Amino acid sequence: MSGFSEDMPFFDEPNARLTAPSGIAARAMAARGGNNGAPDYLKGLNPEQRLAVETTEGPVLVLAGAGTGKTRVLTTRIAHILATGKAFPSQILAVTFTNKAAREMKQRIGILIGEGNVEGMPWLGTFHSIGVKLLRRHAELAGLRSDFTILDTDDVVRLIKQLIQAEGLDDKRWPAKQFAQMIDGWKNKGQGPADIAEGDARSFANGKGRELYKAYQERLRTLNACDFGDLLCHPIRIFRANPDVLKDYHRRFKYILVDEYQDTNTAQYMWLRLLAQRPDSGRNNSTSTDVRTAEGRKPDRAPEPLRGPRGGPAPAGAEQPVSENKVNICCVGDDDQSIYGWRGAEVDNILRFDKDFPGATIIRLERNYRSTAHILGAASHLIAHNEGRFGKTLFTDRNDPEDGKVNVHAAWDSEEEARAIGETIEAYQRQKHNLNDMAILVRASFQMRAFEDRFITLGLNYRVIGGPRFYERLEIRDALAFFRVVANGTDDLAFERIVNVPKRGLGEATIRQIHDTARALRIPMLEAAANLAESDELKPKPRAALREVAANFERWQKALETKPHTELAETILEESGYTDMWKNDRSAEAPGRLENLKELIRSMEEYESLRSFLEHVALVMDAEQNAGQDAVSIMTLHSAKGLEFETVFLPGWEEGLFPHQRALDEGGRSGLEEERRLAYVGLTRAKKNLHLWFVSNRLIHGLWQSTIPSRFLEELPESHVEIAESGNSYGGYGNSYGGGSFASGRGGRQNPYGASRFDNVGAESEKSGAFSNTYSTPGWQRAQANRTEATDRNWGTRSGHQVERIGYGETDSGYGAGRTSVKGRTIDGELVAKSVSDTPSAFTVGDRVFHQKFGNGNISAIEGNKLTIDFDKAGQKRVLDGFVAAV
DNA sequence: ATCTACTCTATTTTT
DNA sequence: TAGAGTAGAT
Repeated sequence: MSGFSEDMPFFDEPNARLTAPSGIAARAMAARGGNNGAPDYLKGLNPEQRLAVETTEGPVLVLAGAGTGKTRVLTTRIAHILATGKAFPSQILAVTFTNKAAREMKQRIGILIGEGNVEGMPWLGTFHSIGVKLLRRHAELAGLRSDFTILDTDDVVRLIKQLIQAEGLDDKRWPAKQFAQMIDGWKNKGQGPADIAEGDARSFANGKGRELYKAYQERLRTLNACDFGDLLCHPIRIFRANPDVLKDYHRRFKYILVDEYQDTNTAQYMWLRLLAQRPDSGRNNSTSTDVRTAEGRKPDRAPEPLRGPRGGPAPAGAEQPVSENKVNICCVGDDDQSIYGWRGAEVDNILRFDKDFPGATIIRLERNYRSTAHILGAASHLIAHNEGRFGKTLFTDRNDPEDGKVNVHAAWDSEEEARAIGETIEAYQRQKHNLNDMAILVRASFQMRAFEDRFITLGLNYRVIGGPRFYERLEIRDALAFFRVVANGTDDLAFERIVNVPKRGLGEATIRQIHDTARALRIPMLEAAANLAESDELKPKPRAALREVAANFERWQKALETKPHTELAETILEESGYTDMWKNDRSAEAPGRLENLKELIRSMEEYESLRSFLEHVALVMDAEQNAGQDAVSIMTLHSAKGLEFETVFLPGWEEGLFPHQRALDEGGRSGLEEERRLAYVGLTRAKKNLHLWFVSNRLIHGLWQSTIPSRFLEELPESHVEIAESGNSYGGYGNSYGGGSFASGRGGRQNPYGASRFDNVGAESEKSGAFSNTYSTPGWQRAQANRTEATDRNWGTRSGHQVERIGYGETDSGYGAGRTSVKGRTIDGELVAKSVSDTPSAFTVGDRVFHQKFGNGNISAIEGNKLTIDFDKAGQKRVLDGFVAAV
């Protein structure tokens, strides 16, 4: 958590610190066991890990599969570099993506080399925190002062909104949020206003995209502020424009380490390339070595490291391979776990590594210490369906006949899914498993709700990980805005946020006036407000209010030097009336907000001053809650990356949800591959028990949709998977609707169309053979029997499978199928289907209909293809007409 | 300034 | 369906 001390002189070392490394070296010497001189910290590493640790010179790519000891390698490598005296702590640049990862790394290095020495590693941190550090040192080269403020997404959107309005554009038609995302995208690619593609520039605000971007950057400069993207982009620009500055860093950083390299975006890549470059001379051999120790070699793997369509050209600005004799850069990552393409991560960066860094050593870590052979077998088989990857196959020595296979379960709907998982969890609990060792990993956060509802009724402890962050909450952001203005009177955005909080009768007009005055006189808004309060340009009411605001801030700013910062913070919230505002608020969330404010003050205690607190808040946005109790974790697959659990539940493996329809529509084949990697991440989180679920009916956007099992289920190898006999093991499978006919019918009858197989499901099956795998157990067939037609255009239709499913649906005792007229066509191998919604419903109000989930009912209203039906047993529901049949 | 009624939209999320 | 966000009335 503790960040970098800004006050440390820049080029203090190495001379000033001669004692430090020798101290570590001495420690290392002492730590050397008698065992052929290998130091203790190397013991217990497997041959591949050890190779990754000891290959300190030259470019190294460590392909670290899930659960293969990646962090251990990274931290031991640093310890090794230090212990052998190859570099001072301050000469190692080690970057991670998240604060959590950085913290963990610091901690683990601390254990290896002794706490005190980690403090000497000022360049271990996230891309962004290191970016801040660089930028504070060279702010003037980017047209900023070194006390610039870092804006978060919220500030950015407000600022952009102002700019859009200032341009005289309609801010409804051109949403600020959208433009903020575009800017973020550009900055992820390291593009300034001049660099963006013409098409991109034109696509926003009638072709004003580029000007707006430019205006935004200028506004940031006048505000002495930057956004998250700038923390990377400014240093890149500084390095490019000032070779002497870059050279200093070249001299400084003897070793560069990068964690999660598969997640780097283009800007991060450029940043690394600049730092890794050595001005120097000759190229050496450009053949990369793909190193495998004898033990680590899997006989059946293809020899060439790269296959498939990837490994394309490097992005502009980094075309040349690094020509250099000694780039000691070590990137650690796993191409199979790249799941952030949608926010700019480039898997290609890792796939291209050996081209970027000729002579690179590629080391694979494939020995898995986490999961059972069944889990690994399932995961490996699944991920093998991807093409753009280095080949890697996880293996384990573990061979416990007690280990169960991966379980696949079917449920009727999401409610039943939640109920059954809840019961399974309770069953595990009875067998003395801790709730802390269990997790439910979902594709999309709306899935969480069913589990929360269920667990609340069960009284089962759970914790939701992710979701809105502490520092993003309204009251926290308000409070921080007060603090920001006190700490830095020039922070206009913060000032604007809270001038009228709590309500002081300062409306739009007054604020505009402050704004204009500030602009005209080129002074901060706070100062402008103080001036206006003393002038007679305002009506008495706002004038008095402004005077009070100005006086408050003046007083608080004075107190900044004298009062302890936590006390001052409390004073500010009291005197501003902010806490009172919430105390008087009768809404349900008000008490929680007050609690959060207290928590905020409490968390400030860890920092030395208000300023240092604010510095950290901008970048360190996490707060662990509920960590102490025994509770099941519920989170998205994305936030589960890097974690592991004894028992993992993966609900919602249905086409359209997982893989997500939108990933398919927008990402095509690479979108599908990213979804598959996400599935792989999910599977590999489990140590021992793994339960996959799919349902036949899911409530999406308030409408019931029939769903079909995910194609990923079929990509699992039969030998490692068991189709669970739904209902038998946990009981309680009763369906609350529709009488017993469905629940018991489904559980008991034989599949009426025994020949039905997944082969028939997908249009792509014939082409790709991806669906050649069939299951024949009764349970699986029963699951099949639950499938029906999906007709909503928002759900499944566009995948193209629709085309085939119509035919399938007809066999399916008639409901839903055949009525829809979906036209499918193929573009570049992707099937696209036309929407069905414009076809008016074939039903009329009053019709008696039958629905698979709810049974019989009468239509009470019709809107397009959406029907409102009063069901005899289930009450009133809205469903798509495709799901009901006339009776 | 604040409340209400309507429209729109609906993965994944860090810094 | 539900939640957010906005326009418009009071």
